[in-house]
Amino acid sequence: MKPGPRRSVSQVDIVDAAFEILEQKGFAAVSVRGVAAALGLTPTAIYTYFPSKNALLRAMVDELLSSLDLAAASDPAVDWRQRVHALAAALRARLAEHTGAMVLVTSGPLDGPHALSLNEALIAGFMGERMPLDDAARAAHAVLAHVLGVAALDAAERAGDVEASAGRTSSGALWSDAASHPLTEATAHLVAGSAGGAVGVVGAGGADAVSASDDGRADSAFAWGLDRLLDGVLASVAEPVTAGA
Amino acid sequence: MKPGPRRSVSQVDIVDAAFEILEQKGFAAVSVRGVAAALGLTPTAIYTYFPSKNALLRAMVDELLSSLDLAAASDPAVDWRQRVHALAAALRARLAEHTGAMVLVTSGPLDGPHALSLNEALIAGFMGERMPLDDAARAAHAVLAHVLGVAALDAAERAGDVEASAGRTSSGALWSDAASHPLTEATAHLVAGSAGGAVGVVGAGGADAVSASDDGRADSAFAWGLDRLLDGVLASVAEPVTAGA
DNA sequence: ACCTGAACACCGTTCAAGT
DNA sequence: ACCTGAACACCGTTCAAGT
Repeated sequence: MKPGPRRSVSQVDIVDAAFEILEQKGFAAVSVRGVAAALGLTPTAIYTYFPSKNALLRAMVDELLSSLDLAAASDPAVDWRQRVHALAAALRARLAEHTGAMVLVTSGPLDGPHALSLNEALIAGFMGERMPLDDAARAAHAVLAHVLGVAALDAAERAGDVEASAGRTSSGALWSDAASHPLTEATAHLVAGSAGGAVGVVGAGGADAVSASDDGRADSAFAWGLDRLLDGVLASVAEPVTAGA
Repeated sequence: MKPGPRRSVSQVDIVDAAFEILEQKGFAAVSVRGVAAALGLTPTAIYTYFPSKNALLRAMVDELLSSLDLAAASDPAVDWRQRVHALAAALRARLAEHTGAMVLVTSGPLDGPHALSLNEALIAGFMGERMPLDDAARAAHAVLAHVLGVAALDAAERAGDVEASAGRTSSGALWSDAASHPLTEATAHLVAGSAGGAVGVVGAGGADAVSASDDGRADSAFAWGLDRLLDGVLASVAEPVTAGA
C-alpha cells in the first residue's frame, strides 16, 4: 500500500503527503506532526522546508490550483462564456473535493504562481470580449468571488451532515418550527445538493450546451448565478456607464 | 475592566464571551478552554450548554447574522437594488470585522433563525421585482455567494499581512519575478484593499448614491460585481429564457 | 542543510463524581 | 441541571544539539 518512507524529502513530497492525509482523514488531520509521521520524519523536520504550518497550507492551495487547465481557458476558438463555465466548474470541483478547502484558500493571499496565472487568464478572457482592463480585472475578481462563495456555501452545508446544531433559542423554542420561512423552505431543493461528482465532466463533452452534464441541484444553481453575473458583466460592454438611475 | 465572573451562565453568555475573545485575540484564541476561563468556568462546564465546540461556532454565526437590519431590507418604499447593496455591505462588514469569520460561517449549514430570515428577505425582495419564486431563490443564493466569496478573498488577503509564503518553486526561482503576470499586476490596486472601516455607514447616509460612502478600493470592486450580478439577474425578468446563443 | 529529542504551552472531548 | 477534576490523545513551535 504505502510506498514507504523516502530517504530524502522535498517541499513537494511534504505537500503530496499533506494532500493524501487531507483526502483520507479530512482537514482536521492535516497536522505538522501527522504529515511528518507519514514521511517517517520528526515533526520538527518539517520546519526545514516550511517556516510554519500556514506556509504549508498555502503551498497546498497553489498545488490545488495547478490542476486547472488554463490552456483550454485561453483557447480563443471556444466561446468565452463556455470557457469561464468550464474553468469555474473545475475550480469549484477542486474545492469541493476536500473538506476544509475554504480554510486552505483563506490561509493567505492568492498570490502563488498558479493563482496569478488563473487571474491572468480570466482578465485576458474578458478583455477578449472587448472589455477595458479595469473592468476586466473587476470581472475576474467577481467570477472568482462567485466560485469561492458557492464553495463556502457548499462546505457549510456538508459540515452539518454529522453535527446537529444546538437548535434552541434562549426562549427554549425550536428553530423554524413551522412555516415561518415559507419561501426558503419551498426552494431549499433548488440550492442544496452535492457538488463534485459529475462536475469534472464539464467541458469534456464538447459541443452543445454550457451546463449539459449538470445533474446536481446545486450545480445548476451555480451555473445559473454565473450566467447572470456574466450577463451583467458582458452587458456593461455595450452601454458603458451613462445610463443612470 | 472585566465585569467579573457571573454566578449563573447561559448560552448567550458563552457566545458573548466567545465574541469578546474573537475580537481581542483573534480566531485562534477562541477555544473551549479559553471561553470557559473567561467566564470563570472549567472547560468541561461548556458541554452543559453546547455539545461541541462546533455547535458554539454555529451559534456565533447566527448571533453575527442577527445584527443585520432585515426590516430595512424589506421596506418596499426603497429601491430594491439599494436595499440589496445595504444588506450585502452590512453582511460583508460583519464578516470583515473578525478574523476567521469564514471558518465560522463554514462550520455548518446556514440554517439558524437569522440565516433563514436573511434568505427569506432576499427571496421576497427579488419576487417584489416580479421574479418567479425559483429564480428569486437562485438569485438570493447568488447574492449570498457573492458576499461570502468577496469576504473569503478579503480574509485571504488579510491573512498574509503577517506571513510571507515560502515563495519558491521547486526550481528555486522566486514567484512572479517580473512581468509574467502583467494584467494582474496592473490591476492589483483595484481589487485589493481594506474592507470594513466606512462600510458600516452604508445605508445610514440616506438619499443619493448606492455606494457613496465607499472609499476603499476593494469596496468599489465589491459594489461593481454586485451591480453586474443584479444587472444580469433583473434582466432575466424581461426576457425569460428563449433568447439563445 | 537536514534532522532528532526534549520541552513549552496549549488543544477538544470523555468519564466518573459531586451538588 | 450544572459543574469539577483527572485523564486521554492530541496540537504548533522553539531550542539546543547532532551529522
